[in-house]
Amino acid sequence: MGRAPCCDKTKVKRGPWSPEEDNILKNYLEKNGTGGNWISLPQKTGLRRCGKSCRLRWLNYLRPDIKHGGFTEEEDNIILTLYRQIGSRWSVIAANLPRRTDNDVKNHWNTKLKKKHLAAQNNNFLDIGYNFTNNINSSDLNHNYSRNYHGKLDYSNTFTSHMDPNVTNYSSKNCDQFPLPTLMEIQENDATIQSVQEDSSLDSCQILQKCVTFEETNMCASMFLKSTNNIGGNYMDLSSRISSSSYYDDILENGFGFQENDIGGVDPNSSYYNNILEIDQLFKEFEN
DNA sequence: AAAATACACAACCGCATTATA
DNA sequence: TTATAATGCGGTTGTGTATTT
Repeated sequence: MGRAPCCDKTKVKRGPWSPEEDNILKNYLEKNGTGGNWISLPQKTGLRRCGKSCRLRWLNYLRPDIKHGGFTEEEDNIILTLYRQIGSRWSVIAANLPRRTDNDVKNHWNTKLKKKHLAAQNNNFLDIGYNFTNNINSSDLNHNYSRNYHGKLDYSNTFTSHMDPNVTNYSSKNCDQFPLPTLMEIQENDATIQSVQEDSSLDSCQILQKCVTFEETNMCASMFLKSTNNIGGNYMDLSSRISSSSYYDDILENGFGFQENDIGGVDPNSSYYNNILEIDQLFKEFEN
């Protein structure tokens, strides 16, 4: 049993707002206010939109005096500082930045600041060529693996902690800097990951202990390959998306899923190429 | 020059909290 | 007091634009 929807999705327009819609909403709200009720607003204005969508559009975009983009260094510092203190409470953080919306602050974090933050926090990981040993304490570990709210292992921080903040383009050009795991390592890792995932009694530190036999680097390389080749999206974007349910499940269900002559832009002359084909073949056999 | 990839940000979803009857 | 609806919020996803191949 799902939750009752707030409006009839079939009768409501979705996606980007047109300038006409913006005008209608803006004119109405400037004259009349919300009347204390967003849900009934679409009828009053004639907009074929969900009330929640109207609210969001107004609050994040149409409302006067809001500032978009161009975050200053001072603003960045405030965000970074507050994030370290209180975490992802975007509305609280945005309240400390005049004219900024929580959505904008969140987006800015996800696209720019997160990388900076993790790089600073995991500075000792950055030259990981990548040995995952010795001088890492449990809080580092805890931070690098966690469960997302779907209960899946969340790799996103692991990913970004390996990224050089000065490298903005992670593509096939520089993928060779990521060590490639052997087939056996991938299989072992995947099997272990799966068994750990199924054990919901573990907290993230325990998960790490269980994972200690892994080569941290192999896992990263493995996920890197999977993600770049399955989805063809961008690395930064995927680092957050990999932990979300639909992409993650797709990867688990479909494996690498390479198509012939299409392995996500990987250079056929690179050391990756043959390995990838081999891995792909393995998955095909496994599926049959 | 076209296609693929990377990036940025707008918008949506559903749970949590708050307000209302 | 409590059931229900509205709103707030943060995680996530969709989509347009810029850059690279």
